[in-house]
Amino acid sequence: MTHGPDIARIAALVADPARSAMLLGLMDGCALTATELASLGGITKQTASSHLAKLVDGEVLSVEAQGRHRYFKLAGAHVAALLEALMVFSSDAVPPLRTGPREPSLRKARICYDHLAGEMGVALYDHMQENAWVDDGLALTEKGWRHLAVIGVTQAELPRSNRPQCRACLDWSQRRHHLAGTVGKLILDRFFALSWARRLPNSRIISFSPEGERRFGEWLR
Amino acid sequence: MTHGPDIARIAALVADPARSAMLLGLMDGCALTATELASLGGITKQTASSHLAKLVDGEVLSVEAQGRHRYFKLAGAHVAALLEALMVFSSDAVPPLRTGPREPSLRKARICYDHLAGEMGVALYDHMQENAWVDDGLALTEKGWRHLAVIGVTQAELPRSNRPQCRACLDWSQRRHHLAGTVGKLILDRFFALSWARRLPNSRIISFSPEGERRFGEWLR
DNA sequence: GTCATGGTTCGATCATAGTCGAACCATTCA
DNA sequence: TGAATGGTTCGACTATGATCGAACCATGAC
Repeated sequence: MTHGPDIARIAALVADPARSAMLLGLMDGCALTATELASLGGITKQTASSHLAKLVDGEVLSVEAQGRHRYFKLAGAHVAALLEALMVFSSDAVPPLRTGPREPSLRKARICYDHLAGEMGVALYDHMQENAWVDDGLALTEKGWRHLAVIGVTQAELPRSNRPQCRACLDWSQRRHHLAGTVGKLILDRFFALSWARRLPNSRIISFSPEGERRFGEWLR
Repeated sequence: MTHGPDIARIAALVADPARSAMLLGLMDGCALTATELASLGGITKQTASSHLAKLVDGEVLSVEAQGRHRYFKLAGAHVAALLEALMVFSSDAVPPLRTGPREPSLRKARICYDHLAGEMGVALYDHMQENAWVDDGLALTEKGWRHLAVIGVTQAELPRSNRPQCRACLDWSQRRHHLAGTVGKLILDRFFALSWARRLPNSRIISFSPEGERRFGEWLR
């Protein structure tokens, strides 16, 4: 009778199977595109578009347009907290989601959309910050470009887009940031081109060769 | 795509306005009957019955049948946690619910269904336990009946029902137990009959007269 | 410019589920 | 015993909203 907080409105946003699947897919804090989320929810992109509009309108998700992509992510920690409060009820699948991937190789290095995630991705991000390859605004410094040139990544390669050069992406297994953005993508592309690493089929695992891992370590010295 | 925890199922249970209103009404930990909850949700008792069945089936509520009444309450602390996680989203009404009633008179003494709640209700309950008016099973002792007789409550008055004589009810403002059950009702009735207290119109407040409060204190001596 | 791709809008369809009236069952009280 | 009250079941109605096909818009690549 008395109008309390409108918790039904938010609950309804989570109550749809497709939407909840998308939300669970974003629990790692990463931002995904609309089509990726559509496949997560097992629905067409039209339907996903409608769902995502609702979630953004309800301030459950936040969206960032970059080029022709739109990256969706959880609107904040309170959303993750809500999802966790809901997960308590399903006795089965309680633990695995926030503890990160089980397979060690996934923890070590995997692809996150188009850039490097996992321990090695976090190491790269940390190194770039600590050694002033990027400034406080995550823009590449003179010094940063010099070091990137060592493996063959040049400023000329940057597509003329307004997608940011560097972006921080929360790492699922590490719960720390790794490097995303166009530079993140370029670097990973170089790793592949230099045969330092390759993708395993049907998996997000990125497998570094012993030689590649050694060179990676040297590059960061 | 991958079947994670079925959070949509639980969310859907909260997603209905009538159901969420009922759940919010139970946030105080008290157990309410189906008809009370129906009025809380602003719906008929048939509809409420259907809603409540779903909530119990989903293990969001637990139910206890007593006579011709069925008392519903939250299934546990995890349910309250979920509701609170949802309330975070509604910027307006964040704080008041779990902090208890704002008006001091409501905190002091109010009616909870048919018995005394608030500070004085908790004091009564504590006193009865500490002074062995009731045993561990909350059944009245010889000594308890003697003291009740002082204010005119006699065993003969007890209706021959299987509603328990004494029941513990979690107090909203105090977050401790107060006395419910038939004896709780009988005692409050006596307070009214003795003019120790009266109900304020259109409110749950129970107003004790100075004389009544004094007598109440003496009775517990 | 053309083409491909990511996303949105619109409209029609369809299923789910909330709602209440009416009848019914169960318990309590007189 | 009958009357009153608390609660459930059943059936019919209705509204909401999820879904997808088709068309459309915007961006980026060539």
